[in-house]
This record gives sequence, structure tokens and C-alpha cells, in this order.
Amino acid sequence: MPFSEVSTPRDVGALLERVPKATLRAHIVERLRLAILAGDIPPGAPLVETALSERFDVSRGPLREALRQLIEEGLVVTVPYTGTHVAELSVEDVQEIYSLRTVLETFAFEQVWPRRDDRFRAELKRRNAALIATIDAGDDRASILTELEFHGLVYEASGHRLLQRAWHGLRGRLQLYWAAHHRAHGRRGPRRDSHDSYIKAAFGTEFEAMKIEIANHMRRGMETTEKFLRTRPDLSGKPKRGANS
Amino acid sequence: MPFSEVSTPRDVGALLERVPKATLRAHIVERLRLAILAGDIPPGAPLVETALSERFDVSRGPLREALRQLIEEGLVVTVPYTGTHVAELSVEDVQEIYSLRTVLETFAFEQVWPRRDDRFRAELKRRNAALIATIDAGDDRASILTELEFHGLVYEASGHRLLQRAWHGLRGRLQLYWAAHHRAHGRRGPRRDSHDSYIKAAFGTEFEAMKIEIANHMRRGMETTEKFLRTRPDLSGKPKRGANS
DNA sequence: AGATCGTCGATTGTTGACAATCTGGCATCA
DNA sequence: TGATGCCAGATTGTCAACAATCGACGATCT
Repeated sequence: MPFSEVSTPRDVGALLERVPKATLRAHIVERLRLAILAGDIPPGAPLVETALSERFDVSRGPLREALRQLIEEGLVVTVPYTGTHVAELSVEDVQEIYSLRTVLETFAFEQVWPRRDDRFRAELKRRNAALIATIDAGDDRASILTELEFHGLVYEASGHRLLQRAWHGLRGRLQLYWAAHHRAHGRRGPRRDSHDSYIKAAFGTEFEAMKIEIANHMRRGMETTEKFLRTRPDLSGKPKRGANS
Repeated sequence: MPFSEVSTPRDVGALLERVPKATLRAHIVERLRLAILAGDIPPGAPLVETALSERFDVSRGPLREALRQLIEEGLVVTVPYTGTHVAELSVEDVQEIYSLRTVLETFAFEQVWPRRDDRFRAELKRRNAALIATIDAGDDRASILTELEFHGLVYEASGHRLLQRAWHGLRGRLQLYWAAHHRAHGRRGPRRDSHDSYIKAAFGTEFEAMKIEIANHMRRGMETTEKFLRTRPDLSGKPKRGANS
């Protein structure tokens, strides 16, 4: 591995404190993303700027910039002078998301591997416990977030800003699919023990074992998501009218 | 030097530009990116919206959206209510760019590996020949583009849209560093034979050999870029005034 | 009937003016 | 002298009106 000590390690605990200065654009991004991920605006639904600007009580300027950001995140697609829609779901995208995620997460672990300390292990356990708590509470919506936070740790701990950026790009897309899955089937979150062997490998000495665990975890995730999508072909296809503003 | 106050009529103004314009935003993105990569606006220089909107003869709306896109691409950084600057160069970024690029390019080759056909091989040779042509012509500026196109082939051939997107994100950053290197030293482009063993491995049967070639190629590239950057500490550091509009 | 062309409504693209916020310098004061 | 608070200028954030473009519908022609 040619790049073991690539970046400065960062404090994994103090990463969430720095909240960007409140600007309308940022605020709208949050609200829109929430609305999309909650299914309030389903995949394929049109996102009309005038309607949204009225709904969120802002002018079209900040709203447009918010839309651009969501385009960047893959939650929204647009055609010049024609229209903007919530991204459609497709099995091809699922395969791309999970295959790339496998590569990135393996790389992230490779970076972290030599510097796994007690704090890292404790934090990994803590986030897994948080995930289990949301599962036990039957809160599928929160389970999505805690699951993402669990896997997010290794990216944060890698200290690799570009890698974190890439993870952020996948994260939004994952949420889109998981949220749709959750809405369609409900109470279908991850199992309590879904990370047991993953954590065990993460605490072990063999990096190869970790690689295999990551690949397995991703394969399972992909198969589940793919299977769900095939049972709901209506979620792909052409943009649909209705269910907006 | 102050912008030339020509007040070009919009209708015939298109004659002055080589860059096609679907929308003004896209048009400005191209021109701004070109200006930055050409060193016309050097790293650290302020990007004042009003000045740029006058320079490019557009209003601030499209210009702002163009800036957002360049922020996404990593060429520009901004602080709310304070200012926007061309991104600074740093050795940390170089390490991140090349390490991630190693991972992505390896993955891309893994995808392509089973479907390498004659067309792929011919195209790879063609692009390498194009690179050599620009090197022989002493055109460092074109060498940057042909080098990027050479490596871009495997991403295109992978058919992995998300991967291509990730490559696009790295591509802009690479260009920023290579362009700075070129401006600083001139005539320091890649050697004619820099891809010989790379291509040989790409045409071979052993994927492991290919992985090693990619890693070597990236390591060399990173070392070169890093070394250049250390000789020019003035290119990092805090934003500098001047050299704009 | 089928194809073609033009018109119209809807939607995004663009603009210039106005408001909110930050930075740096200067006067003031202990 | 050094720190502090305020003010002015600069810069970005936001807004509402206007222009350009597209897609669908219907009239017209063959």
C-alpha cells in the first residue's frame, strides 16, 4: 500500500460542531433534502421553482442554488429550460453506488488501519449501539441515519477530505434508496447483528479479513436494495405528475 | 489591468467566444475555469462577483451559480458574506488527490479488464500518440489535456457513471496543480515514454501487474507535483491580493 | 386520417436593485 | 502603549420583475 500516512488524523468526536453560517441557501438545501428523503416529494416528481419558492417562503435565487447542490448530490436531475425532478431510482444506479462504496470504504479502512486506537474502537462501538437502539425502537427513519453514521466513522477517521467528500456524494444517494425502501415496506431496517462480524474484523489484525467483510456487507446491502427495487418497477421509469407543492 | 469597456452587443458578441453556450451559467463555468487553469487568475486571488460579472458581461446570478459549480470541482473556495478565492495549493491536497486517484483508476481498470477489446486497445494507443504529439510539439498546455484524456479512457470505458463523476472531480484538481507547475517551470511536461510500461501492463494478462503500474505511475506523478510545490511555498498559504479583473 | 406547422401556456434563465454581513482601520480610553 | 469599540467600505446574500426557451395542443394542409 503506497499511501499509508497520507493525511493528518482528525478528531472524530469534534467534527459535528462546526455548523456553517446560516444562509438561506443552506437552510433550503436541508429542508428540501429532508422533504425528498422523507418521500414528501417522491422520485420522479417535478420540482417547480416557483412552487417551491412559495412553499419555503424564499425567492427563486437561493432556491435555485439549493437545487444545484442537490443535483450535485444526485438527489435531483434537471434539463435546461424544461424542468427539474427528483431523481428516479434504477438498479444500475444501485450497482454503481454499492460497487463504488465498496472501493471507497476499503480504501478508508486501509488509511485508518495503522492508527486504530481505543478511541476509534470505542466510537465504532458507540455508533453501533446507537444503531441498535434505533432498530429496537422500531424507528426506521432514524435507523437510516445511524447506519450512515456508523459507516461514516471510518471516513471521518481517515482524515482524507477528498474521500469524505466522495462518501458524502454516495451518502445522499444511499439515503434516497433506503428511504424509498422504508416507505414502501416499512419496518425493514437492518438487523441488530448486521455489523457484528464487520466490527470483529475491524478490531482484528488481518486487513484482508476486513476487506472481505466490507465486500460481504456491501453485497448484502446491494442485493437487498436491488431486490426491493425489482418489486417496485413503478419507482423507476419516466417522471410522474402530481404530489408536489 | 482594467477590463476593456467594449459593451459588446449580445447578438454579435458570440463571435468573440469559442466556447459554446447552452446557458450562460455553463458558458461562464467554462470561461472561468479556463481563466483559472491558464493562471490568468492565480491560486489565492479573490474572485469578486461584481468584478467578474462585469468582466464577463453577465449579471451576478449566473455568475454565482458558475462559482458554486467551480467550488464543487474544488477550484474555488468561499466563505459566506466574506469572499471567494481561487483554491490554494497544498501538499496535503496533492497527496489526497493522487491517493484517491490510485484507488479509482485501479477500480476502473478492474471493471474494464474483462472487456478489453481491440477497440479499447486501439483507442488507448491513439490517445497516447496524441499525448506524445503534444509533447513533441512542446505544447505543455495541450499536454495536460492529452494526458488527462489518456487516463480518462479507462473511466469512460468502465461505463460506470458514478466513477466517471468522481474522476471528473479529481480531473479539475489535477489540472489546477499541473497548470501551476507548467506556469512555474514551463517545458516540464511528461516524458514521451511515461506510459510505455503502463500500456504494456494494460495489454497484458496479469491484473496485478496493472495495479502495480498504476500505483507506480501515481507515485511518480505525486512526487513530481509535491516536489514542485515545495519549491514554491508562495503558492500555498494565505490568500493574496491583486491580480484580478 | 395522418402529418405538419404555429401558437400558447408553463418553466427555467437572466437581470438589476436592495439588504445583511464581514473585515480592516481609526478614534477612544484605561 | 495596548486594548476596545465603532464606523465605513467592500462583498456576498436576497428579492421580484423580465426574457428566453421548451413541450403540448390544436388548426391546417395533403
